[in-house]
Amino acid sequence: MRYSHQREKILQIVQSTNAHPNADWIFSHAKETIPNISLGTVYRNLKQLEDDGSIRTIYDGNIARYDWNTEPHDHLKCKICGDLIDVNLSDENIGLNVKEKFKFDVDDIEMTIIGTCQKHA
Amino acid sequence: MRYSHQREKILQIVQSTNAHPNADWIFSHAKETIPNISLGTVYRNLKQLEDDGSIRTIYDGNIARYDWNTEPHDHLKCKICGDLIDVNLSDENIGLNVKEKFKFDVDDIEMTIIGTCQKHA
DNA sequence: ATTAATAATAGGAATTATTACTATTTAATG
DNA sequence: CATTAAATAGTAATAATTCCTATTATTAAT
Repeated sequence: MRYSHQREKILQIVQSTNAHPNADWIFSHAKETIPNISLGTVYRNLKQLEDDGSIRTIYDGNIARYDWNTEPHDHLKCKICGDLIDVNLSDENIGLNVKEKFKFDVDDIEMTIIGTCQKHA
Repeated sequence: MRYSHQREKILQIVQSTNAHPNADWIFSHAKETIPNISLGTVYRNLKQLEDDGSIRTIYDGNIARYDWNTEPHDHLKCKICGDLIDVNLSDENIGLNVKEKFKFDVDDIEMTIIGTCQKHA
């Protein structure tokens, strides 16, 4: 993969926040320093960055959001404010159990807990 | 909610399969008995059926799929064939843990295990 | 440094999934 | 039956994402 100014900026933007931004948010932030960057470039690079393991995609309902944290982890999703909070809950044995019980080879576990965060208590 | 021929058919279709169909699949099956049903009617009724608790929506990547099984359960998603298999894995204590550790009120736990199913062994 | 090869880009068109709009139809109720 | 409002078909609109193409920029070899 050849270097590009745009891709570097996009990666920096994803890495700059815990807010799990979507493509549009990344696009508008990228425009601040690269005014004529195009949305297609943002999508293309997000895909490349995911393919080479630099970032991860999270599907929130039916929109994609991006996460710089490539370590296995889970999310708390607040149904009121939409915030996505990183947590570590998943039990290591799930993969082994699933392999044994269902002959299913596990690559990844995606767990999202939906509810109400402390801001709305 | 007033009775409708179309809604009843849509519910029957969702209940007829374990394949977690999407709106388009449901639409084309509904057309077999109601030839001039419209896609908007399918979407509107799927939403109503979800709202009244008759079915559930699962977001698979960025498309919605529908599940007649309204009991809490998890899914194995095969990255090769796209099949979604119902399983029960989630541990009851997760909700309590999350409440205690993060002051987050849990409504629902969505867990999807991504990997390769036994068909491709 | 210059050039050649080709990956990446901008800008816009196209696609896909879903929702909104509206005139007409239909189920429920008195 | 007649009335009322919810539901429908058909179509237009929207949102997120992908595709297309002429141009630009990075890299490797001269």
